[in-house]
Amino acid sequence: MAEQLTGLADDRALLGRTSTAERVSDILRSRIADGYFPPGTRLSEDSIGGALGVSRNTLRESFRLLTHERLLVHELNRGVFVRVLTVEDVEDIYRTRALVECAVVRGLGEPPYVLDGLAAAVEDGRLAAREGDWKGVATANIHFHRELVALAGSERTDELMRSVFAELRLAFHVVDDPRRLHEPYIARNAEILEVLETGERETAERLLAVYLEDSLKRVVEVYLRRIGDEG
Amino acid sequence: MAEQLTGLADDRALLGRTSTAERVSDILRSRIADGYFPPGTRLSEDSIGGALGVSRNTLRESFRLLTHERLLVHELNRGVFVRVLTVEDVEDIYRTRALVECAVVRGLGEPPYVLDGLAAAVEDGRLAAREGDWKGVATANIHFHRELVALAGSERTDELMRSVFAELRLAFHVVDDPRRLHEPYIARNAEILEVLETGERETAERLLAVYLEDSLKRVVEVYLRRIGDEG
DNA sequence: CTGCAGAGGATTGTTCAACGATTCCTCGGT
DNA sequence: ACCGAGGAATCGTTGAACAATCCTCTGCAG
Repeated sequence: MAEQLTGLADDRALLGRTSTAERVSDILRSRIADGYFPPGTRLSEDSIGGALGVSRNTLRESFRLLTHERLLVHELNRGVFVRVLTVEDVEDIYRTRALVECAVVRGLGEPPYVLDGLAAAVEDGRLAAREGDWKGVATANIHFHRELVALAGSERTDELMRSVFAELRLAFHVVDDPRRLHEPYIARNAEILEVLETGERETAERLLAVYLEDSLKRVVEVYLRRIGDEG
Repeated sequence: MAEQLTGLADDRALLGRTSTAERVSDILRSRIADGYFPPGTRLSEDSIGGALGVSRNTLRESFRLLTHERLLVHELNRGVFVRVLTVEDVEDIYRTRALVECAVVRGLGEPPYVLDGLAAAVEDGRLAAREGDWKGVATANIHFHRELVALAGSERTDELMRSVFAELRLAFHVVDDPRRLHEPYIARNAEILEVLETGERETAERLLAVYLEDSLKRVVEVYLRRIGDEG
């Protein structure tokens, strides 16, 4: 925990504008997304508040924000911890993804569609893969699916799914072979993009559904193995 | 012993609810739902905290909760206000509803389905209508659609939609003829229930889509007229 | 050596008071 | 009627205090 705190102190410079609690949330959120605070880590009010130079009240407000986002869990009188997803959580995340993402594709109007965001995400994934940056590939994959949801043009749906994807990241952090988990989907994302460019919604929806089933299966498999190791 | 423990574990959710902030949230939420605090009302930390006898910190936590539910909006250094929905908000709510609710119906497995919750909601609506309790009818209608979403069996989807339905209630508060707005849908809910009982998913999905279109049209119409009156 | 009870320290839960910062509102001047 | 200055009101943040709870370590008995 010691080197994590010294690292955190570097972020102190970022505390400049807007609400302090929100800025602290932003910092912690990205630290969690990066895996800097792995799932299960306990976030002590004292040490983090000290490292960031904010009061306990402000820090607790940040914790509440992130707890609402499901990134932290709060245990009474024990503090907050980076969420550890259960297999059931992962399954529910994919259930929600399948429901919403497939519905988005299904609900697309007549082609052509504005697919720039999707194309950019695919390209990002390829670049990251070329450099062996598997965490970057994971980010690009998530980006792809966020862009996909964005095609629905619904602010609320976007936000709903944003938090679901943030949760999904938590699951990715417990795997030790990110390449095997993320690489295969670069090509499948590209395939979905191609099909959408031709305007074949139904094919895209079917591809997406199978994609999500496969991905869930893979993640759960790795997840169970990983949990088994620790037990 | 094992089943006793799992039974106990279910009650843990209730134990965590003893927080003062949550109770305050419950009070404020129902006040807002009742229209006691109409949209646009500013909730002062001082006066509400004083009236309820809780500290500012606790109250701010409650505000945070309700802000996350989109019932309140927070403006830096200005305080929190009961949300005022724009027509765009209403349209986006219905867009999300159509996306998710239709996807839920579409994604149902093979019949028969467990439709007790839906049937109860329909019955509640009829009872309320018989007594001329149009606010009760609105509540029953919302209840019907929450039960519909629950058929997907996804905790996350349920929660996502719960906040969308809470927002929808805000829209209902600006209308002055609740009967005209809510009564027609009792029969249509019953119709959807009937079709689901026969297992015809596709018919139900189509009915639901048209239902939502009609409902949106009606709400927007009333909404625009209402806003026009005030301008 | 193991198991258990209890003391003590550490951490969180909650409230309060204070001060700076920002916004709102009023008042006076042009 | 317009506009800026300044005071009032409110929010944002901090620090402190005290209670409640949890964790750890010690000492004792078996």
